[in-house]
Amino acid sequence: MEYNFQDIEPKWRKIWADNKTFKAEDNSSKPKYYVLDMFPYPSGAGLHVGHPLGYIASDIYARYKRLLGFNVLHPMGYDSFGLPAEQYAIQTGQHPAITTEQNIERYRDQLDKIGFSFDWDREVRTSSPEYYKWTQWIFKQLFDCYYDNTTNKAERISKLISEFELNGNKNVNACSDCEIIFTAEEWKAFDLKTKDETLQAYRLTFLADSWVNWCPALGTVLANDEIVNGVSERGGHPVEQKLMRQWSMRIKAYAERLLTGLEGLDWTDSVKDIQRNWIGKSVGSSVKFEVFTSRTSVNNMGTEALEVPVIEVFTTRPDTVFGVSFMVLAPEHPLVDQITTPEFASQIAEYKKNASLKSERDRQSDVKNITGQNTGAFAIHPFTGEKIQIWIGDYVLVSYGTGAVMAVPCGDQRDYDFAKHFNIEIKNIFENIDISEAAYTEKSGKIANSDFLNGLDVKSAMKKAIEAIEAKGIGTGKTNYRLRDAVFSRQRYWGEPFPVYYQDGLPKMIPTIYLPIVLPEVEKYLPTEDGKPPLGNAYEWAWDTVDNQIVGNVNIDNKTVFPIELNTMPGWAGSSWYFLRYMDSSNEDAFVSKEKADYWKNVDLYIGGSEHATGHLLYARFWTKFLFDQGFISFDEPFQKMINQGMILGRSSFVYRVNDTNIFVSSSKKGEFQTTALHVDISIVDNDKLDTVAFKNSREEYKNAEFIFEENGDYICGHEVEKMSKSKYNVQTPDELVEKFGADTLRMYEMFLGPLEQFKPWDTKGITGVHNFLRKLWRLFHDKEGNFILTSDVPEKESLKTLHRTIKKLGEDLNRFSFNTGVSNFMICVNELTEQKCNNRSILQDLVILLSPYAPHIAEELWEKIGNDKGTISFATFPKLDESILVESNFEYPVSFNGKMRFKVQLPLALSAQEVEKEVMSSAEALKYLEGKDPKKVIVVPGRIVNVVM
RNA sequence: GCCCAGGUGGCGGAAUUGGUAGACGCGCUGGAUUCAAAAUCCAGUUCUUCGGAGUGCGGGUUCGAUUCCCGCCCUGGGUACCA
Repeated sequence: MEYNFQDIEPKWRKIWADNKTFKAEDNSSKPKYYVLDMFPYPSGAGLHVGHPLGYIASDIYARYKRLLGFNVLHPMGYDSFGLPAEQYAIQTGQHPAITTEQNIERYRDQLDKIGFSFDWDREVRTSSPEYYKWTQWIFKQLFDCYYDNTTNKAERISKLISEFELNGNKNVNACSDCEIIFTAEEWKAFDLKTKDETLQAYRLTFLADSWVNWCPALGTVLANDEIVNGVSERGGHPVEQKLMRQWSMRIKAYAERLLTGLEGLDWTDSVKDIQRNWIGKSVGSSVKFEVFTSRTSVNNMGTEALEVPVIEVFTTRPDTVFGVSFMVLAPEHPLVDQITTPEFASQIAEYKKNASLKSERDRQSDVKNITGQNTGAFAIHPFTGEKIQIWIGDYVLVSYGTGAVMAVPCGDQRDYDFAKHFNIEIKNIFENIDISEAAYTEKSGKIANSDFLNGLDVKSAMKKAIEAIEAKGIGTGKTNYRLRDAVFSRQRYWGEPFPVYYQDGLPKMIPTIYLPIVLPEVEKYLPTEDGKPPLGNAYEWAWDTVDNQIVGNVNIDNKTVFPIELNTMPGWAGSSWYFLRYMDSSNEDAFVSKEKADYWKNVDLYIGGSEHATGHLLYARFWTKFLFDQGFISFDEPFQKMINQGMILGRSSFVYRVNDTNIFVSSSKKGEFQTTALHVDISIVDNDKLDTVAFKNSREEYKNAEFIFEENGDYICGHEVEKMSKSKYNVQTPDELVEKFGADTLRMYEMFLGPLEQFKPWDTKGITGVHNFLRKLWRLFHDKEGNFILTSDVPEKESLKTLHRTIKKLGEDLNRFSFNTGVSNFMICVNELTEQKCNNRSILQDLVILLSPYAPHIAEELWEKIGNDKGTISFATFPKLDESILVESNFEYPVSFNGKMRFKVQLPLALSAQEVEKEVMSSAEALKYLEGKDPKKVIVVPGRIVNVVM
C-alpha cells in the first residue's frame, strides 16, 4: 500500500477534533508553555501560502514542547474588527458582522486542513460582544487612572483627587498635560467642567483637542504608525493635520519603561531598535534665554514688573552652550509675534504665511532648502551676556521639544548650514578642530573657548554645564521622548463602541455592570451628511441613566438621557490584550482570572511579522504594563521571546503581448518585438510553461490569441518576484497543495524553504522532493506489496548511530528554531536508514516520534500501525539522546597544506597530536605534497584537522 | 544621512565556539527498469586553460577566515530638518 495521505490526514484530524486532543489544562502539574501566533484579520481573500508559515513553525514548536512534557497553551482567534469588512459594507450594504462571519468560516476551514494543534475551545474574536466587553472595561480602567512618576506606576484617579483636595497639585509628580499650578482651595472652587478638564490632563485615556492625522478619503483619523511615507497605510490616501476632539492614550507615560523593558526581551535587535527609535529618547537639558528687545528699553516708561519674554529650548548638547551664536524658533512658536521688531514684522508675517501653506510633507521633502527669517530681536546669552540674534526657520518643529533651538553652528550641521547661508557668526568651541568646512558633530575631543568648561571632554562638560544651568535657575537636566500620545478615536462603524455618554459635553463612563455596550445597527456605514461618524446614523444610540440602557435618540433630553460617543476604538484596541483572554476565554466576570493569568503568565514564544513593531507590539506592551500596575496580572511584558517570520513573496508569471496586436510572444523572443508584459494567472502556468488553451479560455479578449512559441513549441512565461496579491494573479492558496500533496508535505515544505525569518519567494518546484521524502519514509515500514514489515530484532549499530545523530541534530535545530535544517536532517536520516535496509521497530518508532511535530498525520498513522493503541502520538516522550552511541574511535583527519585540504587519513582518535603528526607526515600522500621539502610547521588539532605550513 | 538585517553553485539554501565550503532538496546530464510513459533505482553535477581559483569588492589578523577586524559596494527593512 502506497502512502495514502488522502485517507490518513482527514482521519487523524477528525480524531484530534473529536477527542479534543489539544485542549490545554488550566491546572496541571506539568510546567506550562505558551506558544502564540499573531492572530489574523479574516480577510475576504482567504489564506495564501504565506499566512501559515508562522503557524506551522509555532505548531511544530508547540508539539515539540508537548513531547518534552510541557502543558502547552497554543490557541488561535481572529482580529475581526477592521476596515475591509466595513468598506465592503459601504459598497454592498452587507453587514460587516456577516462578511466577517463568512470569512472566519473560510479561514477556519483552511486552517483545519493543515493539521494545527490549536485548542479551539479558547478561540477569541475581537468583534464579539463577549470579548469587547472587556476591551471596553480596560478602557474604563485607563480612564480611571493616571501615571505617578514618583511611584512609577499607574494609580487610581481617586488618589489624585484626594491629593488635589488636600494640597492642590503642587506636590503632584505625574505624567500630565496640566500646565497650571493650583491650590486645594482653588481646586475646590473649580466648577465641574474645569475639574473635569483638569482631570483629563492626567487620565491615561483622555479627551482632548489634538492635532490629528486626518485622512479625508477614508473619513477618519490615523495613528502615526498607520501612515507610511505621508499617506495612509491602507489605500495610500493623502493625510492632513486637523484639530479634533479625540480620545487619546497617554502612552508617553510609559515611554521609559517601554524602553528599558526591551532589554529583558528575547526579540531581534532590529525590532528592538525600531521601538527604541520610535520612543526616541534624548537626554539633555532645558535652557532659558531671556529676550532682549527694543521693548526692554520701553520698560523704562512702564513698570519694571513688565515681564521679560523668555525662550526655553531643549538641547542634547548643553556642553556646547558657549558655541551658541543665534537662536531659531519654529514659525508657529507663540513668542514670535511678540518679539519681532517692527522693521522685520512684514517679512516675518510673510515667512509665517509661506510656512503655514506648506504641508507637513512638503516641509519634509524640502530638506535641502535653507530658509529662515530674522526677527530683529536678540536674546541674552545666559553665561556670556552677549546679544544673540533670534531667527525663525521651518527646520525647527513646533511639535518637538519646546519649538525653539539654541543654534550651535560649530557642533550641529543644520545650524552650521543655516549660519553659513545667512552669514551668522560661527564660534569654534572645540579644541584643535577645523570647522571651516563642516560642523564637528562627534562627541569626542575637548571643549575650548567656553569659560568654566574649557579643557573638559564632552561627558564631563555636559555634567558641569547642566550643574551650572541648574545653579543659575535657567533650566534643568531633562529627557525628551519622540513618542506621541496615541489617538484612540476612529470615525468608523466596525470597531468597539466606547462605553461613554456625554452629559453637558463632559464624557461619562457607563457603569461596568451594563457592559458590553453593543454596536448599534445603522442603515448606512458612511459618515452622516453633517460629517458625524457612521454611528451618527444610528437611531438607538442614547444612554438612559435611569433605566440604565440604550434607548432611542428621540429620548435624549440631556437630563436623564444622553447621547453616546459616536467614535469607535482603533484596530489595535482588541489586539492589545487578546493573548490574556486565551487563558480564560469564557470568563464572564473578568477579562482573565488572576489565578489563570498567574498560571499561564506571559507568552513564551510569539511568532508573527515584524510589521507590527511600532503598532501592536508597542500598544500591547503598554496595556500589559498598565494591567500589571493595577495588579490584575503579575507580569509586565506580554511576549518574552518573539520570532518574526519573513514574508513569502509570490512568483508572478507574465505573457508578452506584441503592442496593438493579439499576438503573444514567448519569453526568449520578446526582444524582437515591442511588447507589453501582462500578469497571467499562475494556475495555468506549469514550470513557466503556459497552458495556451486555458489561457485562451481565461478571458474573452484572449479568445483569439495567437502565439509565437519557442523552438520546441512551448510558450514560456517570464517571471518576477513580488508580493502576493490578487491583482498580480500570483496567489498560491494552501488548499490546492494540501489536496495534491497532503498537509504533512505542505508543512514540511514551507519549513524547508529556508530560515523562518527570511523573506523568500514562493516556488512549488521543490515540493515533490519533500513529498518523496515522506513516501520514502513510508517505504521503510512497508514492503513492495504494502505489508507492514517491522522487525523486533536488536537494532544494528549503524542504525542506532543514525537515529541518535538525528535525535541530537533535531533537538538542536528545534532549540534554535532552525526548522529548515530540521527537515534536511530527517531526509538524511531516512536516506541512511533506507540504505541500511533498516526496518527495526525500536529505531523507527523513535523516528516517528521525532517526526511527529513536523508531519503529525503520517506520524500518527505509523504510530498506530506500530501498535501503540493510546490513541495519539502527541504526548509520547521525545527520544532521549544517548551520546555514548555517537562516540567514534576513529576520525578521518583532513590534511591541508597551507590551509588547502588535500587528502584525508583515517586515524584512531586516541592518538596524541605528536602521534597524529608522525602518522600523517609519513604517509605516501604527504610525501607527494611535501616534494622533498621540510615543512615550516605542522598544526594538529586532535579530532579536527591537520595543517601543514610549507 | 543615520540605525538594523542580509549578500555562498543554474535555483532554495547548509556549514551552531575560526578548522574538510557547497549538507539537504530542486533542476540538469547519463544509465537501469518499461512496449512506452509515470514512478522508482544507480551515477554525475561550483568554476576551471586541470596549474589552480572560489562565499559581494579591497585590505588586515591567523598555521587556517563564509565566520573576527578596517574600508567600500549592493539588496531589503526602519527612521528622519528630533535640536
